[in-house]
Amino acid sequence: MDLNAAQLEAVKTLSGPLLVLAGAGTGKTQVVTHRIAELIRHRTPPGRILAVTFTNKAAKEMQQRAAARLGRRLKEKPEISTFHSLSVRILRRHIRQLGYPTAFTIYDRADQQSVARSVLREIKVADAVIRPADLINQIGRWKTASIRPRQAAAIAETDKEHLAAVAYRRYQNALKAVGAVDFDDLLLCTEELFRRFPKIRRQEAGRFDHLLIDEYQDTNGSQYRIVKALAAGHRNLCVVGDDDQSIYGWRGAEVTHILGFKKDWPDAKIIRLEVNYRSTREIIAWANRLIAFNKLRHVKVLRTTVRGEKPRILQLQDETTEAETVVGEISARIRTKRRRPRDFAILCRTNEQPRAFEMELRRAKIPYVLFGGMSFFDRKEVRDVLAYLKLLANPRDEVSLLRVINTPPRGIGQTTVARLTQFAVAQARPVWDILPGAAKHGGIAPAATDAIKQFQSLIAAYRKRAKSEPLARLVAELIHQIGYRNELARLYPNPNDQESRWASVEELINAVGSYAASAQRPTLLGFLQEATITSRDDDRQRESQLEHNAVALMTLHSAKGLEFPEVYLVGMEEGLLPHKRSIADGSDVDEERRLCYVGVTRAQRRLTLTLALSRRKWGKPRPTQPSRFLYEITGQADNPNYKAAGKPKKSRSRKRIARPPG
DNA sequence: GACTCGAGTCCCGCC
DNA sequence: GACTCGAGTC
Repeated sequence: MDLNAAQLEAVKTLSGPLLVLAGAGTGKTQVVTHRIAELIRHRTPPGRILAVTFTNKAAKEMQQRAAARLGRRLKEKPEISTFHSLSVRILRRHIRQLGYPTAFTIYDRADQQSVARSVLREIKVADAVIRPADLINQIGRWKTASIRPRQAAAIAETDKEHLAAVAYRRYQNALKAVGAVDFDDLLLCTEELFRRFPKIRRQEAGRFDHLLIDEYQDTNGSQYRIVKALAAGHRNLCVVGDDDQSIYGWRGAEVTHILGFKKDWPDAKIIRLEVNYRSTREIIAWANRLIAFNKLRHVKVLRTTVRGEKPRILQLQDETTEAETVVGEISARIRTKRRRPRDFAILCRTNEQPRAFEMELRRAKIPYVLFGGMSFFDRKEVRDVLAYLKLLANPRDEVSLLRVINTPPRGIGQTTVARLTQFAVAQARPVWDILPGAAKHGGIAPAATDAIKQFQSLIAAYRKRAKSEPLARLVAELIHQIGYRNELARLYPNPNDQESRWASVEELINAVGSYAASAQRPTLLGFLQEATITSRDDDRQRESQLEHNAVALMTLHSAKGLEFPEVYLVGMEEGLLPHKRSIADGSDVDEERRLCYVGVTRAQRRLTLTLALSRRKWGKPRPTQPSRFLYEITGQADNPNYKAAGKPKKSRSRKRIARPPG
């Protein structure tokens, strides 16, 4: 594709701060890859270029595109990664400065949950008062705002906030005690490292001469400060993003970062990309009309030339009819319009919605791939094996220890485990450390004592071997020795279940193998760190399926950055989109509107919005209201932003989408 | 103390 | 519909 004037300017502006405000489908990715190529053509050593993307998938894609543009001649590659993998790499070098062991474990959401649960139990807070998931979200918000436990306690107002602050302190201590960091800590620690040790900041920043940040609208506080710290010296910072697509406010992303870029970098050049190469005029018209309802934004109006059919709104009876209708249409269009399954996407607001569509797709025998939801690394059997590996890498990892100490059952029952944790808490030592002397503490049956001894020497033996032996073989042997296959057989009498579970275990062993083959200095911990930060979107199986040919079934959040010829945006109802939690929280309907905007702008040729007049919720069918966005997008609602500017009023009629009588 | 039973609550999104 | 929690029962 030839670049237009604006794109060309963005590619050729090689020094100084630059903000590229790129609307949806305006060739943002091309600009970034062309720019990397241009920098290298102007004799920037590739290794001195750092590009940061939002997901690992995006990073991988950009790596491929950059490689394609540059040819394979380069010895060095530009560094293209996410904030999280960048942080892991920095922390591997310096985390000791912050009082952590160099061998740090990364806790994912499930690990966080179990820490949160035990913390809440310790301070005797019932689930009804603070749910573990809510506590984690709250801690996450504090962390991305750089608020430490002590400050959290100081600013807490309600009883609930005070409790959460207490839990936060204990949670953080628990993590630190076992040498674990969570996702937010990765960024927070990096930020802290740069703040407290200017020499380290200079050293890390000095590794690059050019910094590119993609999806800048979704940077949170920590990321924002890391970017500043890395770019302060050379000032060659290019950020690319679209404030209209900022959809991660709930995890600390702030649109103000992109809106206020010029304030941080007064000499910044701003380039707008507004020519859309993706969608038809009709789709863009709807997108423009919808997003104009948001108040706080850089005004952009997407332009495009391709004409197509008008987007449609389908009102269906309930969620089953919705799924039947959508899948029926897809099926018909594959037969009669020579479309392929991969040309379609069904986009949902929540992870629960796809269920009905999955059933229909299966019935219609249309291949599909479900994104989000349960990932490979969420499966019980995978988590079990991973917990063993985590324990080998770091025996103080309490969450993993407690998970595997009696999996498969080896005679260390609940009572014994409870006693062990009591001893450990009483002595303020990790459970692992008190295992050898467990017998002395009394209250533990002789049989259990033996089992503990055996378990302990098993882990110790493999721990030793992990330092020298090939990892994949070691893991396979460990799984064999603990009799995990028999355990699966015991738990899942159905041979199909058994087979598929065992297949995941084997896939995990393969993953260890391919990691060991590709890493420079493979270690168990390295594998685990990588697996944790790439688990969600690095699912090779899904990728290949999609490439192969399947309907994409996913949430709006995971659809960011993707495009499809035909898009079904389903569940256009009040409470779902906008989601009821965002309505209840007050202000954040604008983010829901951006989410809807992201969905609409994924469509290249054909867009269908659907709503169900009744939807089953918690077992019972309940009547629904059409989403306010439907009125806005079709011009049936007043836009207060236009009214202020004296634009003509739109029709106020709501009849076109109103519920039919009866 | 173990049990049943009904009421009340619940899962939004993810690197 | 699935789960938890507390009151009530044995």
